[in-house]
Amino acid sequence: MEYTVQKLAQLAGISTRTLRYYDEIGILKPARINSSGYRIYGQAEVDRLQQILFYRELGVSLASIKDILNSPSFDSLKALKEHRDRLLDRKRQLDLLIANVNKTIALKEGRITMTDQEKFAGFKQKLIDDNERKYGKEIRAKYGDEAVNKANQKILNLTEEQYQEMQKLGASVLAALKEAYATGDPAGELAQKAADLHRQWLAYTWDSYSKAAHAGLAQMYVDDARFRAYYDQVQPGAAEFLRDAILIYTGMNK
Amino acid sequence: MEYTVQKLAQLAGISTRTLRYYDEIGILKPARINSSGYRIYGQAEVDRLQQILFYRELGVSLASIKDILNSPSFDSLKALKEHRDRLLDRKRQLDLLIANVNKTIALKEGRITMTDQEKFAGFKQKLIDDNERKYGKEIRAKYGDEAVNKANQKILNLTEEQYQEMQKLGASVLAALKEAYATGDPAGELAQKAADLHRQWLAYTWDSYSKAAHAGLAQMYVDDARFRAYYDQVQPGAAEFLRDAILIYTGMNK
DNA sequence: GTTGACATTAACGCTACGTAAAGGTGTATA
DNA sequence: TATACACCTTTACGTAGCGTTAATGTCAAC
Repeated sequence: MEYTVQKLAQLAGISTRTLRYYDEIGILKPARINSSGYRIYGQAEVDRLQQILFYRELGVSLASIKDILNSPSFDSLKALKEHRDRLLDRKRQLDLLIANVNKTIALKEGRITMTDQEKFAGFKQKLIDDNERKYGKEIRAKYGDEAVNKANQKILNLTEEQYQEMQKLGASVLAALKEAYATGDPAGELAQKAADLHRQWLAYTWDSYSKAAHAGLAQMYVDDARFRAYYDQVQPGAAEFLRDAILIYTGMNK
Repeated sequence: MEYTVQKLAQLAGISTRTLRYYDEIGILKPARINSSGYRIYGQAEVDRLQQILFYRELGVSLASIKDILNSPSFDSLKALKEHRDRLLDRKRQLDLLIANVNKTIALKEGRITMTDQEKFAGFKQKLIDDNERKYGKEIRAKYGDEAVNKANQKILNLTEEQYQEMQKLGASVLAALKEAYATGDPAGELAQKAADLHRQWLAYTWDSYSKAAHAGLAQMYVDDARFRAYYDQVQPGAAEFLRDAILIYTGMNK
């Protein structure tokens, strides 16, 4: 049995464009080209197409399918397992996404019915969301999920007063850092005051304080561009200055 | 506080290219352009970018984000819910995919360890997989999941002999159809024999036979391009001929 | 000979940017 | 003041897997 593009396309339930594209990228070439330039496919091509579509349904890329089909020695089992891992990653991502969308919907629905009442809860949630969005991966990698979840929970438990104190303290850290930076001395009184304010600020989110963790965080402020940007808005180099001050403050500067 | 592209990009943890792209598609325009043509962003733009990135993390397309942010009257809640539905669809798809990949891996692993023993099981599985891939949606829509699962199970329960009989019978249907088609008479003896063979062939997968279901299947052979292609490989128009023969055979031709 | 259903190649379009290339701007330093 | 260097600009191609015209050729039937 021989097939033209359209016949084969109908048989397989795909478009003729797809067949031409598969020819173009060399994943499925017709058995022959007739005198008019038409593509003619035979049984072997039908079988190969079946296989292509089978892997395609599994979400394997055409490039990978080409590898799998072209070399019989190719370890298709390994390829499939790697593919499964990627799919599982995507599933985890997707589940997270859905959870977030649900959270957002719930939040919005709440906001709509009580738009004038408890906006504050939204602010705290937003703070957490923003943090997660910007720093989530690094922080969770560094401190583990449990610590981060605890910190987020701690924020949600803050009263409005406490929350505003925390915000003020955050601003104080920046102000103190600016003053201290002008002195140029991370061991000086002003810089040590900034480091102390920073420790106090941490208390709002950290479950327990340790000098090592404090110093580690300071180092991260320097290593990660986005953290650095936050403190460098004071002055370029301020993040590094703060780190030095905290290293001295915590006695970790050896 | 004012930001150039790079400053804002660092703050937000994105690339400068992304900011220029957002400017280009009009989703985030800078507050102003300075005398040198530099983009300058202000606080309002930072806030807007936060929102953009928030929705982006939820997997919302930039076009939709634009709609959401540009018109405050836009029903963002509804948009989010629709978005969630799409995500849930993707999740179902993905779960199916993963299940299939797992099945394939298990099958391949089985094949590898007993490559010379029970290849036959693989053939039956392949038959089912191919059917599912090609006709699954239509058949399940028409007959329901339960009937299809039962049919698949029935195939898996076939002995090798039975399976080969079924294959032979399938070929007989095609051969009989070809002969009958030449007569041009769907009520003729040959055509009725083809219809009868077709009924016998169905017995291998159908749990119970009914004339109405048989006739309905025949109609689907005509209505769906891919089914039609299967029988039209005998002769163009063969699917329609078979349908007519079956309608007469089942007495549903009123 | 004309219609209509097929076939062909070439080319742009879609998403959300990454990645040069070619050139202007701003500032610190030799 | 010349230069180095980090920053900025626009333009434009590349990505995956096709969908979608557009312009044109082929084949069978009426």
